[in-house]
Amino acid sequence: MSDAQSPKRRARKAAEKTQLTRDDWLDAATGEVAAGGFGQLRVLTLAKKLGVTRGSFYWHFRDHEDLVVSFLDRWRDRRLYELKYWKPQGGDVETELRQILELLLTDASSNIRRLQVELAVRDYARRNDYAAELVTQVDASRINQNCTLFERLSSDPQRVKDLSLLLYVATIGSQVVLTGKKGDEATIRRVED
Amino acid sequence: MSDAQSPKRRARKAAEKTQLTRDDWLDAATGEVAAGGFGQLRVLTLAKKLGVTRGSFYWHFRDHEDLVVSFLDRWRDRRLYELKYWKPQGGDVETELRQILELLLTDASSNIRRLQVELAVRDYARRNDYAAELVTQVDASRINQNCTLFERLSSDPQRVKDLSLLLYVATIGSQVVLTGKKGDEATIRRVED
DNA sequence: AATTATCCATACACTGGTGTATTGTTTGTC
DNA sequence: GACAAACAATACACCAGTGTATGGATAATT
Repeated sequence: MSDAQSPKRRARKAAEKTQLTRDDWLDAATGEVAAGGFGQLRVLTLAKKLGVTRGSFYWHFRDHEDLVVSFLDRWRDRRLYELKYWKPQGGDVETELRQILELLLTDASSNIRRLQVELAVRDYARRNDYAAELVTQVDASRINQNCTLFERLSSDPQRVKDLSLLLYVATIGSQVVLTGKKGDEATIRRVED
Repeated sequence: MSDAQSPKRRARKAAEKTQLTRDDWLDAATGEVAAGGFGQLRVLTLAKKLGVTRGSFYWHFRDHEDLVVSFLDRWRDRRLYELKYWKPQGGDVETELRQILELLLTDASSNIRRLQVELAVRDYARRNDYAAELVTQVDASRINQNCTLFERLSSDPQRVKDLSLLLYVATIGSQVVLTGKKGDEATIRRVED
């Protein structure tokens, strides 16, 4: 067109892999969803974050919805996988109970992101049927997991169901209430004694 | 301008009050927030719902943010008021405990809206400092309320704090997990026995 | 080294939403 | 019933965001 030289690729941060993959975009999306929820998930923002333009995005994804669905699918898969993974944890009941709390409630900064995403997915599920479906799957799996645990503490089947649900509900609630506030998680743990 | 007759006011549904107030707009906003969260709160949508154009909106509100802030303020005021209101409920501890659960957890269709709004506010608080501030206030008041209750059951101050927080966290969690699903609330109530 | 497939940039059209200015229509009040 | 204040309609500019078409650059394959 004009006499301009082509400075392509100059925007990409040096020493980065020069090709992006679908998963890279999903990883970037994780940050946005954690921070602002699905309503704030913008293609342009992701592109800027990755140092490319939207041209790349529409190569890897059909459209915006494709991104969201892929994100949700990956979320579901990972949540179900991490459940199966340490299922046969052959310790005593108490330590295992503690581990359940650790997984979803640890205040490690590596997990705060996970909590934020989980809340965002749950919130999105209130107005998106597909997300709601996946959340239901994950909830059911986790509660069921809790059941197999409490069965070793009580023989009353109804009581097992109740305790499982209560534990789960308290866990989620603590995520909602305490997310971002330091120094309160210990309180929750003590209650379980 | 032209020879057109002026069919003004024709859009307003018949037999409605002909003048709108600020609170009318906030009431309409409640529906939107409950359904789609603050991210879906559109001025045009509210106007259509109220049978007017946006010209009315910008009379009652400075801008979109004004609407949001007013909404949040009203929410906080009402939540704090309803706490003060039935504070000196002079029954025994058990029935009072039950009433706490009723207030936040009843599945009456009149309250489902309230739950949805509460979740929307909490979600919005994750990315809006002002909303976060109000949520913190409401949380503190409610937990404090729980404390004055459990003080009649236990004398260990730490145990009182723990139980209060656990109850609150379980209440919020059940809202998140069970909102929209019928027939599970009874399960929660039974656990409290 | 030439070709193909993969990946990204650029430029454009299009939509949905906010905000503003101006005019028109009620309602209250004297 | 006139006049002012409160309320609403209309039309406009404007911006952010999506999606599409097309061409340019890089990597893989032969």
